[in-house]
Amino acid sequence: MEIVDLSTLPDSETRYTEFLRQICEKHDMDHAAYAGMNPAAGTVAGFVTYDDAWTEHYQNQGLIMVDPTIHMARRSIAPVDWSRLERSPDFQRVFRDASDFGLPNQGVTIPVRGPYGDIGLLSATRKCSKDEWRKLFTHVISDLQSMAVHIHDNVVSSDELTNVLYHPTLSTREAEILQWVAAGKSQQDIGDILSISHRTVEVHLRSSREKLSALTTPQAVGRAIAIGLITPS
Amino acid sequence: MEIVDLSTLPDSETRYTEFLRQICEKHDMDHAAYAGMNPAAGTVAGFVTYDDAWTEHYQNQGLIMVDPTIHMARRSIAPVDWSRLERSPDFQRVFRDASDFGLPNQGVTIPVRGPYGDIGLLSATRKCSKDEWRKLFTHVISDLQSMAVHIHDNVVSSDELTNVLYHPTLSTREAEILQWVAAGKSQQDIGDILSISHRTVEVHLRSSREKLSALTTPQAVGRAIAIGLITPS
DNA sequence: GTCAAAATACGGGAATCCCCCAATAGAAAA
DNA sequence: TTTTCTATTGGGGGATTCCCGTATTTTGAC
Repeated sequence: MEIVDLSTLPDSETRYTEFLRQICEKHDMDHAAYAGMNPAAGTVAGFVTYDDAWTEHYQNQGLIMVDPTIHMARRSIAPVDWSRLERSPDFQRVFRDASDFGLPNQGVTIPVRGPYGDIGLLSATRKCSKDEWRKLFTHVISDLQSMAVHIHDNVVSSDELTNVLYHPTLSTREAEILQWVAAGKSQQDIGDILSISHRTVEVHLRSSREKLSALTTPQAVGRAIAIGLITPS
Repeated sequence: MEIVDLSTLPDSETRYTEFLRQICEKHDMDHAAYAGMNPAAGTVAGFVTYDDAWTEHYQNQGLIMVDPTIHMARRSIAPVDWSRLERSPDFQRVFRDASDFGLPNQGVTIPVRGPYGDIGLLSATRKCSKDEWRKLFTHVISDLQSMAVHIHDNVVSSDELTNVLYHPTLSTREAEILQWVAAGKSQQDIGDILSISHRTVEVHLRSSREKLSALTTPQAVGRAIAIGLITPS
């Protein structure tokens, strides 16, 4: 059981879709889907093996806003088995629609998070009975988790837009000062700590804001944390 | 190959250590270690199968600050094979010490992140040749990833301190206003947007700071983002 | 080697935020 | 029903931040 190394494949959207198809074949799944988001960069990437009809319907109806699989997985550490969502009212909405399009009723969504606030969701589905699903699930879940990490790692690494926004490098002093701001210190405090004028502290903060394209210091702190330039405290 | 359900075991530190031992047995590893951190809450949890001698040395020497496995894994999405770190100067420092204590030289560290900025690192080590390690690695990595998710999920769920700090619930208005602050708006702007007085905006911000135990608004924004109450923008 | 750009440092003055206070109305909990 | 919590608005004044300008040092590119 070898893991396909995504980074060796030609760089394009199709390779990810192809990768999803391979997952389906390997694990007896009907469909697979990946969605990656980077809140800080505001980027979203998605690859699916679904028919275009369902994809369009899903987008047109804005089902992403109510899809309980996404809601749950975004807040979970462990994989989310869709059968645990059946009581959700939104579940009815989305899955009745999906059923109309002939889509499977059993599935799982696996969340994967990166260090910069980015999150990827890998879903795999299959039309079968609950018992069948349970067996299949326990059998393939750990490999699916591995695949989820693999695809998210590759998407994030190859996403040029993300990479650009990943590296608004702050100077040593700027990062240092922003870190103190995130720790709740005032400019005067920081000046005392670093033995420089609070005026100077403000200058570094200003250039930090500019580099992060932030209008205010709170926004700059939020972005810096989201992209890993500083840590919350 | 059944996954031990940690949540059914008695609640104590020993069950995690025992779980690590089971992982070692199952996958032919010499040692395993887990470290969980919650930057926002400032909590750290650790469980190891190492001897006390090494654990003490590690802490006394402050090796956690230079340990390249931790540095890398904290910034990685995928598992980090220690053999990829051999060129790091810090690697020499830590691994020479480890070798003196008779510890293995091959290993892997797997990062797992939760939705609230929390991160868990599961490491597994074995004394063997590079070739042996490579075989073992590819064979067990996906199950180890599964285990890493399992243990981190359980630690986070059962960590009462974390749970308390996980739920400084902001009211709708507070979260709404803090979100606008994170988006770079001034108090006056937000008042105009929400059609309320900028005084009111300031009151909500103050109570947000109190609930988050933050000294300043930038700190509050940082924490709110770190624990998932708002999203960066 | 020179020159431009960035990093670092400091100050004045205006704008903003933050803290103290008080007060009303509605909703939820006791 | 009473009490508590939330949401709302307001004033005054000190503290802080932010925008303007200037200057020295360091870095990097040609």
